[in-house]
Amino acid sequence: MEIYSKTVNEIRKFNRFYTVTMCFLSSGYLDSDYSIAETRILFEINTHGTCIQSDIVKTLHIDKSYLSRIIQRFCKKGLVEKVKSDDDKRASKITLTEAGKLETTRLIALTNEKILSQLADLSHDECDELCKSLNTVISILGKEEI
Amino acid sequence: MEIYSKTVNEIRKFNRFYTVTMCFLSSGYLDSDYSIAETRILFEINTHGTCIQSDIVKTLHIDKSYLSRIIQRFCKKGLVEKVKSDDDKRASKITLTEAGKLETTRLIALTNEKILSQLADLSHDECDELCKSLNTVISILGKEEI
DNA sequence: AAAAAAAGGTTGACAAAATCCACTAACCCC
DNA sequence: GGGGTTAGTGGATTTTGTCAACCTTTTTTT
Repeated sequence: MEIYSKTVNEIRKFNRFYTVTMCFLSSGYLDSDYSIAETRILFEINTHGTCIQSDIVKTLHIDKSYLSRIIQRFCKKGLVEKVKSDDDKRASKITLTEAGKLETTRLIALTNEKILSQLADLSHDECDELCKSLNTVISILGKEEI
Repeated sequence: MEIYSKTVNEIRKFNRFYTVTMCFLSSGYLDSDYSIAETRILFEINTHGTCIQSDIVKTLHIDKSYLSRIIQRFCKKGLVEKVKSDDDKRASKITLTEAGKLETTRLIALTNEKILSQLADLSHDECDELCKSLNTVISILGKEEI
C-alpha cells in the first residue's frame, strides 16, 4: 500500500513541475491566437482525417457545447468544413479545409519551435533517455484507459 | 539535429496523452471549488510557509494582477493572512491561516484520492518504474531552468 | 542626493474560456 | 411506436485570464 501513496506523491510532484515548465498553467501557452483546447481540437481533426464532434468530445473530455462553438468559429474562419453525415442525420462529418490544414501545420511548427528551445542544451543521450521515460509513463498510465 | 525533432515529437505526444489523462484540459480537474491555479497557489504558500506574492508569480508564472485577486479572495474566505512586510514596505507577507492549512490538506487529499484511483491495477514494479521515469523527466528537463 | 528605473501590488476594464441547462432531432431497440 | 439515449445547438452566466494604468517603495544611476 505504501508504494501507491509514494507513487501518488511522485505524480503530484511531477505535475507541479511539468505544468509550469510546459506553461499549461495559464500565461502564454503559445503566442498564437489559439488556446490549448483549440490547438488540440485542430490537431485531433487533422489526425482523425474525418470525424464527428462527439468523437472529439470523447477523446478530449471537453464540454460538447463548448466544442460546438469552437467548431462554429473554425467554420467561419474557413478552417473546418461540416457535412451532414449520411449514416447518422444528427451528426456532421467535420474535416479540415486546405486552409485549416495549413494553419494546423503552422501551429504544430510553432509548438515544435517552442519545445525545441527548451531542449537547448540537452545531450544526445539525455534526449534518448527523456524519450524513453516519457514513453514508459505513457505505457504504464495508458494501460488504465478503458 | 534529427534527435531533437524526434524528442520534440515525443514530448508533444506525451503532452497530448498527459493533459487528457490528468484532466488538465478543462472539464472537472477536481470536483472541488478550486481551479488548478488556485490549488497550486494554496500549495505553494503551504510549502513556502511564508512568502510574498511576487515569489508565487515567479515560481508559477502567472499574472500578478490575477494572483492579487485570488489572494484577496482567499483572504476574504479566511484562508490566507496578509501582513505588511517590514523589510519592504511595498510587499506583504502572506501565510495560510489554520483554516487555510486545513483546506489545503483537504485539497491535497482529494487530489491524492483521484490520482490513486487512476493507479488502480498497477503492479508494484510498474509503480516503481513510473516513479523512476517521472523523476528522470524532471531531472532532464529541469536542468534547463535558469 | 536627486533623478530615473525597476519592483511589489492593486484596480479597472475587458476578453476569452468554460460550464450548465434546456431543447430539437434523430436513432436504437424491445 | 413509445421510452431511453446520443448528436448537436443556443441561451445565459460564471470563471479565468490578460492588459494597461497607476501608486508606492526600493534600487540604481549619475
